[in-house]
Amino acid sequence: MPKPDVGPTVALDLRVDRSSPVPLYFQLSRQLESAIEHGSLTPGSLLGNEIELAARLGLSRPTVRQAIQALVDKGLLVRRRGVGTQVVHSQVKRPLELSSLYDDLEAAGQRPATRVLVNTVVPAPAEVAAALGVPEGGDVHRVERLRLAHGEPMAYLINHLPTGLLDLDTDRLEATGLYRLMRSAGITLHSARQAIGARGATATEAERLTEPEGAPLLTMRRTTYDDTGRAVELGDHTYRPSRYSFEFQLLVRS
Amino acid sequence: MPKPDVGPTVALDLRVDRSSPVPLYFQLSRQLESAIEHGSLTPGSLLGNEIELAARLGLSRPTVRQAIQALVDKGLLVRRRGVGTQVVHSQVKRPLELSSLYDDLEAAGQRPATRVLVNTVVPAPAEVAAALGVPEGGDVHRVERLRLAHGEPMAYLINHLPTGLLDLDTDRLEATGLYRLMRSAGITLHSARQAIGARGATATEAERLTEPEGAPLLTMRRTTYDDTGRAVELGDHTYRPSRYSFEFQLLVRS
DNA sequence: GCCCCCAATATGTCCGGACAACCTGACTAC
DNA sequence: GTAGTCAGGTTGTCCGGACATATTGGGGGC
Repeated sequence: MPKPDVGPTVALDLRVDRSSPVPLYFQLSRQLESAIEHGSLTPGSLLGNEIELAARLGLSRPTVRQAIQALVDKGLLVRRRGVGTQVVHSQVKRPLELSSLYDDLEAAGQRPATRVLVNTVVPAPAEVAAALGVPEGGDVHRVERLRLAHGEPMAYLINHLPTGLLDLDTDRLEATGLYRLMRSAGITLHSARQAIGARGATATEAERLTEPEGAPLLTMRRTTYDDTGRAVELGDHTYRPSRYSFEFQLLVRS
Repeated sequence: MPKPDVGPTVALDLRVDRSSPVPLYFQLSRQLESAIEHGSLTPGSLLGNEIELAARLGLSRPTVRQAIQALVDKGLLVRRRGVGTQVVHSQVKRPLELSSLYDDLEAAGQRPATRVLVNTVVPAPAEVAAALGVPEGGDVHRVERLRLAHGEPMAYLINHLPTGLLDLDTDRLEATGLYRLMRSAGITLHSARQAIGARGATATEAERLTEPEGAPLLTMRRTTYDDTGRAVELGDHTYRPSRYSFEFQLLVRS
């Protein structure tokens, strides 16, 4: 059994602003996180005990613990009773978020473009009705979009949404992502259930994505819920696997 | 803006055992979770205010809050300041875990079988060395397995592991999953970075999975780290998309 | 020299209280 | 009738303290 390597204890320049409306634990948490990100806190180094840290900052121990716990939940820190709190070695990227393809691309500096192919209201097919919790045959929005990066088709996106939640303006759909539209309409996204698979391209998909028919495609079906538990969106997306893959970080919940 | 529908406040039969070594907040958390799962706490219903709940159970408010917070983090509950805590409507399945295919299949009652095709030590190729953090050309385990369900090939699994962590017995590899072996060897899995994509089957993959060459396959590459940050495993897996897809739940982190 | 026990140290759990911020609904003033 | 105000209720934040428990390393007994 290899002995756990314990790095040095690091002294940091931490400060909190009591006049700020930002919660103290959050201020501390953000400072620690950026210290880790910028390398001031190197992997393996000990954070120093909570009691002393609290005294140094003029905070109570529960407040310091709350700040540290937030980072433990993010997977940046590991606590060991009797040892201390240390920075994990592996570089942790963001865990999988409920993010839109549009935001992902923009964050990667790819200047995404959207072409809206269909934007209409249709009677809900059985599968869509079941996922959205609306009556079969009732009205639902249907949106088909093509997402491009650098002028190349990247994904073909079909979405169904309940009517009355949102007005789906084609111009605005081309200017930004669907999730951003929903958020700005006051919808608080809460959770999503998704399935990722693969299959050969149908004739329609092949044409839209400029791939040969039967070419391997990456598929995702996602149902998104807001914080009241309503289904607010059903997405059926196909991606060109040469252009896109799903990457994310998983944490073990202890 | 639709008014948030607030269900009835529910009275529950909750108890804590102070003589138990199980933390009180955890006892309460588990009881609430099972009440939600069993339907005693219906979606939308209010949990009752924390102060009174604490008084009723003879606990302090921080302890009750800790129990509730755990369920909020799991996405089962939603708190609203000035309103109360209520059960979310959508049925939340488990969020994506760091689980092995073996466990997934077993949980689904599929009686998985494993055929070990290769179990040897090889010099680490550059890509493997970089992912595992070992010298290029140094010794690493290489394991190739075929995972079957109901006698049908389901996935072709290639794994590389650092030497010295684990003794990889072929018989035990066929009897259980790799993650279970690692856990029983005292390795605490902490996080993993994975990428999911798709591509056409190579000749070797096609033969192993009894698919035609070029058939669409679902691919996953995963690097797993233990709680000290060491990379403990690199997996390159290919799945038959007709037999397997990745399904999981995402939560928005607020 | 080896092993066991124990003290020091760190986090884990729990308490009781206080005040702030926010939401809702009812009341009041116009 | 409408809009603004206020009060009550709930969660959010923070404090200071207490004891429990796991880990580690050193000292004492053998």
